[in-house]
Amino acid sequence: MNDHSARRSEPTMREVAALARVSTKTVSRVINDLPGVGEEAAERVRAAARSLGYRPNLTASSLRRSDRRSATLGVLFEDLSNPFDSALLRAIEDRARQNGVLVLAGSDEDDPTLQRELLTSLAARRVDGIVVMAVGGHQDALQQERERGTPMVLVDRPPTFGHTDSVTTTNRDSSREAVLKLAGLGHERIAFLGDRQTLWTSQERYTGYLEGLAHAGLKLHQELVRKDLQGVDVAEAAAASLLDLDNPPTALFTAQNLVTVGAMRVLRSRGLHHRVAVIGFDDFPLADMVDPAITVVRQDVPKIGRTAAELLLARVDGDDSPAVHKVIPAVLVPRGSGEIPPPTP
Amino acid sequence: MNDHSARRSEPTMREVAALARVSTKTVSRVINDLPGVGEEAAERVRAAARSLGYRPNLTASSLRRSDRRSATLGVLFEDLSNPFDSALLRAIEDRARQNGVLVLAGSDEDDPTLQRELLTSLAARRVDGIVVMAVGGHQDALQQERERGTPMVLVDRPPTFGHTDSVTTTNRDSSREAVLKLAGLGHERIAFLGDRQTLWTSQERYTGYLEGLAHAGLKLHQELVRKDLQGVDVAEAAAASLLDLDNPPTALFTAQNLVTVGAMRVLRSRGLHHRVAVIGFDDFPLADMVDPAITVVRQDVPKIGRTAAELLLARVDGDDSPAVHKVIPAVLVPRGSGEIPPPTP
DNA sequence: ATGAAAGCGCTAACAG
DNA sequence: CTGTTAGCGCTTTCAT
Repeated sequence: MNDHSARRSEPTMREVAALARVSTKTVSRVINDLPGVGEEAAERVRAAARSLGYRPNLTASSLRRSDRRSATLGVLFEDLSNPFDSALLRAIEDRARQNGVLVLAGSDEDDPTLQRELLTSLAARRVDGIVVMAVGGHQDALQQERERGTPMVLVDRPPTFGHTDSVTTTNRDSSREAVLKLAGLGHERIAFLGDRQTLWTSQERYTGYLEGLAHAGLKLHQELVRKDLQGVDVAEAAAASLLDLDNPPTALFTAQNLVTVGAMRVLRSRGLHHRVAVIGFDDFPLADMVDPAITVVRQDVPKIGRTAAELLLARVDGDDSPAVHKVIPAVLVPRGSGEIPPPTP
Repeated sequence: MNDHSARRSEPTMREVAALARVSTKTVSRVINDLPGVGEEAAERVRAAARSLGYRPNLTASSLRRSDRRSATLGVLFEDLSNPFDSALLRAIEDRARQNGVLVLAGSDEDDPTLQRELLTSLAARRVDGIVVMAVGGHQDALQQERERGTPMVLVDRPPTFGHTDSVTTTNRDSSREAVLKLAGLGHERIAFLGDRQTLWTSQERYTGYLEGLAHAGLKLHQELVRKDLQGVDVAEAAAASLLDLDNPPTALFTAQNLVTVGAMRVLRSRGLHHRVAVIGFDDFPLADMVDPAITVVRQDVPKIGRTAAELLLARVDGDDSPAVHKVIPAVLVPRGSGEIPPPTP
C-alpha cells in the first residue's frame, strides 16, 4: 500500500536508448543539445525520455566528462543563521543559479576543526569552487585546499596566503569615518567595543577607531577600549562596566552587530539611550525601529556576494589572472543614535 | 608562476594502490574501514594515501555503491535570507552534519516555476532527500517528485497530497490565543493583517483570528481585515488605512513578521505605538529592543528544523512507516506591545 | 548522422 | 587476507 514511499530507481540513458532504438550516445547528444542527430531520431528520443520520466544524472555525467564540473559551489560561513551570513549566501546563490550552479552550504562556527572537516566534505563531493569566510587565527586548512588547486574566494576577511581572491568591505575607513563623525559632534570620550580580536575585521575596525581618534586630535583612553566581546551577553557586560566608570564615555563605537545590540540593551535599561551616542558596524533588521534608531555602517552585502560568486565562477572557468582583492564600500547610515551630542557640562 | 591556481587533478585510488603495491579493492577496504586487510598492507596504503594527498571521491563512490547515497540533502525554502528560513536551514544543517550529510540549499521565492527548476536541479545531483517549504497554490511539482520516490519532508506548510511527512507549528491555536489575550484586555476592535492568502500559514492564522473573536464573543468587522499583504511596504499602507478609519482598531494582530514590522513603523510615525496594542506572529531579532518591545508568537525553529531533518534522514534510511505530521508548539512571548489596554472612553 | 568500445573513480560479487 | 572482473550512468574517441 505504501509503495509510494519506496525509493524507485531513476530510469537511465540506456533505457531511453532502448525504447527509442538508438544508442546511448545519441540520447546523450539529444539531452545535451549537441548537433549530429536527425530530427526523427531526436524526436523518438525525446518521446522515450518523456514517457520514462528520464532525468539526467549529473553525478555520473560529471564523473565522465572532461571538465569534471559538478555545477556546485561550496559555501563555508561562520553561521548561516546570522543575518549577515544568510544575506551573503542568498546573494551568492542567486548569482550562481544564473549559471545553473547550486550551492552546498555549511556553518563552521569559526572553529578551525569544523572548518577543516567541512572543507573535506566539500572536497569529497568535488565542488567546483568554494566561497569561504576564513576562521580567525591561522588559515592552514584553507591554504592547503587552495594549494591543491581548488578555486577559492574569501569573503569578509582576506587570505593570509597568496594567489587567492577576496572580497571585503571598507572596515578601516568606515570605522574611522564613524569615529570622526562622533568627534565632530563634540564627543571626546568615545569607547570602542569590539568582537574577537582574532578576526581580521575586528582588528581593522579597531585600527580605524585609532585613526579616527588621531585625526580628530583625541587621546586614546585605554579604559574605554573593550575587545573580544563574543555574543550579546558579553557585550552587555562590557558596556555596563564602561558606563560604571567615574568618567564614562559619551559615545560608543560598537564594531559588530551583536555588540551593538548588547550595548543598546544596557543603555535602554539605564535610561541612557537618548544621552549616549552609538554608531554600530553592520546593519541589521529593525535597527531603524529601535528607539533611538541606530546609526550604522552598512556593508553592501548583495554586492559582496555577487562579486564573490562572479570571481569564483570565472576562476572555475579557467581565469588564472593574478588574484584580486575587491573592496566593496560600506556607507554610514545616520538614523539618530549616532547624532546624539555630548552632554553640555 | 601562477601554477598555484591551476586545477590539479586529484589523485585516484588506482594511484594509491600502485604506490602501495596492492589492488584498488584493498585501498577501498582501508579507506572505508572495512575488515579483511592485513596490518602491513593497511599501513602501506595509509602511507601512500597520505603522501599522495589522496581524498576519496564521494561522487564516484556513490555512483557505484549499492545504496546510491550522495550523503546530501536538498533544502528548498522561500528565501534563505529571511531570518525564519535561515534559522531553519541552520537547524537542519546541524542535524544533518551529525550523520555526515551536507545540505544543498536554494531559494524559490515562492514561485512555482523556480521551485520546479530547483527541484530538477536537486534531482540531477541525486540528493538523498529534500526538505521543502511548499509554494502557495498547487503543489504539483512537489507531488510529482514525491511520487517518483524522493524522500521529502514539508516544513512550515503541510502537503496537499498524501504519504508525505510534514513539520509545522500551532498556527491556528496560537493565533486564537493571541486574539483572546487582546480581547481579555478589553479590546473589541481587533484588526487582522495577514500575508498572502495562498499560503496555508496565513489561512490558518486567519482562522485562528476568527476563532479568537468568536470565543471572546466579539463580532467580526470586515473593515478590520487586511489580507495579502506582501512585504513591509504593503503592510505599512494597510496599517495606515486601518488607522484612518472613522472607528479605528485598538489592537492589531499581525500574522507575519514583515507585516508586524510594517505596522509598527506606521504606529511609530503616528506616535500611536504606546496606544495601539500589537501582537505579531513570528519572532525576529530585536523585537525585544523596539519601543515598545513587541509581543509575539514564537515558533520553536530549532526544533522544527531538527525534527524535519531527523524525519528525512530516517526516511532515507528506509523507514517507510506511514507519513507523520508533527506539530511543534509555538509560545506567546509577552513583551509590552501586546499588553496595551484599549483607551478608556 | 550514428554507434561501438573504452573508461571516469569507485565498489559489488565473487574467486582464490 | 587479497585480487579479479564487471559495471554504476554517462561521455569520450574514433569508427562507420
